[in-house]
Amino acid sequence: MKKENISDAVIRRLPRYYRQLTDLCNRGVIRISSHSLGQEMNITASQIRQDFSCFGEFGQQGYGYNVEELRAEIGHILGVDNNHHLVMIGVGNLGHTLLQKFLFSQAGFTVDAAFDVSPAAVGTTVNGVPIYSMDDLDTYIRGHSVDVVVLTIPQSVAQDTADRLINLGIKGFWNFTNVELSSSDPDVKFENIHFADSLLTLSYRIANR
Amino acid sequence: MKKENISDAVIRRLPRYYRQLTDLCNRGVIRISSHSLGQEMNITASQIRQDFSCFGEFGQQGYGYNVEELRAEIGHILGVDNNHHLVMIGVGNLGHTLLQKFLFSQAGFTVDAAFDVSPAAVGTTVNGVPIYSMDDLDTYIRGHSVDVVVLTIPQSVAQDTADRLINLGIKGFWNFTNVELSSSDPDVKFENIHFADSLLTLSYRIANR
DNA sequence: TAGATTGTTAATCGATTAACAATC
DNA sequence: TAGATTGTTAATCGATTAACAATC
Repeated sequence: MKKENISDAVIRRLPRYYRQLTDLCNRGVIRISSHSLGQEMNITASQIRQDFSCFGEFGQQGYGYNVEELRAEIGHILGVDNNHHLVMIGVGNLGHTLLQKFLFSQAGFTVDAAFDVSPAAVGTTVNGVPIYSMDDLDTYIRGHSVDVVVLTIPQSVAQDTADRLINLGIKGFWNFTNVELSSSDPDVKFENIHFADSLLTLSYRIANR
Repeated sequence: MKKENISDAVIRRLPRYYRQLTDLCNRGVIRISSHSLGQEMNITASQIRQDFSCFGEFGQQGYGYNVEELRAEIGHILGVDNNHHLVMIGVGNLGHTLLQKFLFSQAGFTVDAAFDVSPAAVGTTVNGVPIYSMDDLDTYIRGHSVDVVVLTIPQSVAQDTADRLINLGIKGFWNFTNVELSSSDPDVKFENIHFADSLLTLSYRIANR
């Protein structure tokens, strides 16, 4: 696996491949060529072969790709079989919804704990996940292996909370606040869900059709 | 405003500019150069000037940009002053959370109605938004001007519901289902929030540090 | 075998960055 | 005026697409 110089564009296509291949699996498709996969996904066959070739040789000349095998390979590349551990900070409306509905396990994540400032929430569990006080955050992080922290907290405390967690050694943030977080350590990764940015993009597109 | 050939990359930076400029406004900053704006946002000054020049000449040599003015211009380009009308389909956990917490008005959107299949939900209101039966959807859409539909429904009914709405003339979709929606009409725009794709991207990044 | 399709190299296209004359 | 900074053109860089030999 020659994983140097993988561009952001390629990485962002991987989950889409994974999704499409899962779908093909469910539909009972055994093999697929880059050409037909491209047709289904609106991507050129060239790009698909180029993308996959960053990570290895998964196909066979004259045959194409075995769907189940390719799906497993891409899942492996994405790390779905790494059993990453995750903790949620902020169990308001959005955090609650994610705990209840989002299938973390399908992405290979286990949610071990959640933290909130509200005394009413602390001590309860949501969908089996215990909610602790923010006062216990540092102790918890020091005592457990946490790969990713979900930030579902108010904007106003976003960067401060992130800094606190970075100091505790956290390297992965799934950020739902509409704030651009940053760290001087390039090993710290931020993945943002910016609802407002997304809606504004749509606003632009419908306004400039 | 010479708005031909605006690339996707540029469009996706506009909300970030808008966010940053709003922040600068709130901090009382009056003027800013492309150079200092770039430093704050981790973007080159060249790119900033190039981006803005797609839409007009908003700066002044030797001075830079007036923050409030530039913010207004970009807001205008994004369509925040268009008062777009929006309807939500599916008021489950996530839909409910968005109605309660998301500031649609800040992006220039008014939420006029929501629709759900649950008899328990129909007839109630959430944060002032009335919830109607899915049976009344067609009649409603025909009788009102709706610019964007938010899809917060189960995956299984996503494409069918989208098709139904496209037939009714809807051109803008804010899609929260983890499904790639499509239409033969290029004027129909889809903006996706793919939670799972986002988390998988992060998974890749922390696994390949 | 003949046809299909890969992985990879080369060509093209587009986006980012650098440079600079214009000018506030 | 002199210094700063724009808008724009040219240069560079990177990503996508096309082509094709290798081979199943």
